[in-house]
Amino acid sequence: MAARGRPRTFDPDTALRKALDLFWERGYEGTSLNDLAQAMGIASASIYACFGSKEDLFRKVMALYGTTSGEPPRRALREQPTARAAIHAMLRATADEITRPDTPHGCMLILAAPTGAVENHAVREFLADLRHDMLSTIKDRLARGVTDGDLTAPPASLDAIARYYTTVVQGLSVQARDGADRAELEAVITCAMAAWDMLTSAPSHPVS
Amino acid sequence: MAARGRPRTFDPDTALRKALDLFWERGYEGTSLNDLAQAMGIASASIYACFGSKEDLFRKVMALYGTTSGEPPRRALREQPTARAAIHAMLRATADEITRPDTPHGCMLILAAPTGAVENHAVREFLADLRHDMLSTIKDRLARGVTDGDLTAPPASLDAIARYYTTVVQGLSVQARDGADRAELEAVITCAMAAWDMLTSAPSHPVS
DNA sequence: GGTAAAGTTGATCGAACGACAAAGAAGTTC
DNA sequence: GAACTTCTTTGTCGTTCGATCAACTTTACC
Repeated sequence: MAARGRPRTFDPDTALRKALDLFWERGYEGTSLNDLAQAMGIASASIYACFGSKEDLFRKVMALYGTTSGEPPRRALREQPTARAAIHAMLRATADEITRPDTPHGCMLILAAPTGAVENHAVREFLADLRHDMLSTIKDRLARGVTDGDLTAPPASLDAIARYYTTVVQGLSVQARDGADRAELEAVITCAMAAWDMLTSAPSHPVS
Repeated sequence: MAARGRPRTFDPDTALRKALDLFWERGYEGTSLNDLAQAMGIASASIYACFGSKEDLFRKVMALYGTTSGEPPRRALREQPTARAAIHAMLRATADEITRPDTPHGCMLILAAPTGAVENHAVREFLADLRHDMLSTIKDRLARGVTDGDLTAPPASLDAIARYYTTVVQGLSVQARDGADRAELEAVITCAMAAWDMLTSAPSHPVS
């Protein structure tokens, strides 16, 4: 780490956090470099020098997002003892994160760029891949439940259940962005969990 | 309808349909007037003369969307004999519409502008209002089920159930945009409907 | 202190944005 | 066919987009 030359006067992590809040609120295309430069307190040229292009900056922002807002739901999946508790805790942790008073509502992964101009196709695909990872993570957790013995669903339906709870998470984000509060999301989660026993203990109701 | 003057050489309905497909695919901000003019086969000045501003055009497009793609799910809610059948048919009609091979995947109402630049706030609020109408329509259908006698849920939980199925619809749109096919959405719908009996016939499981 | 390295500033690039004005073209009514 | 109305084309308005360059400043190393 050669410390030659003039050190930068701003803290990259702090600036990245400011960029995160802006991208979260307005989405990828809705946030201009002028907006970013103003919020980060530096000139656009400094953004390019430190972070690369707008797309590079966005990818770094998403990495920060994953290690901050994305961590509680992932930890819930990881640490809860049973698959059912893991899914339930993951949904509640998600609801917590997407209705915090100090950040924009809704999940950035879902809201930042579901559609957009053709020239930003790479960004959309990047986010779509991350969403697919979410599905895989949930699926893996269900499979672990089968291994651990706390879940006895037929393997064929694990895909369906995983996709179902992924769908709920994604729907919750739209709800949060539209103004639903934490209690309303909790009620939705209760409904979503009501399906669990039906899906995992009633062989007379095949799901796929 | 005075037919004075030169009649226009393009069909507004056909042009509106072209605009719909483009807005659907790329979202509001992701679609430029150049894109629209090219797809509609007319100059941008003709767009302004016939439809007003870009925002006016988008609102007209959304009206067309509501009477075309939005109609099957609404009709399902209206015409099915019981609340349960209505919700189930609505979900399936939605899945049909958002995975059609001849249109973009996912619901335009949800994907076109969940986030965006501050200057397009009015458009986002316009769409948010339409999404709220979706919730209200579902809630009304559940209330009708209570009136008709085919649904015995306590009134307090009707809000939660309506919001739950609204959440599922919105999640399905993200799934469809991410490439999930009709069969995968059907599996999700089966999971979502598995919660129904739990929510409407088990007073030991309050949902709100 | 001299010099090299890195950061910041301010100006500016070409392109695209939404929007509109003017003028010509094409039709209808009298 | 004359007068009038409306549409379409062409061009361009001012702005903003993402991105970059040259000049200046500030620091570290020798």
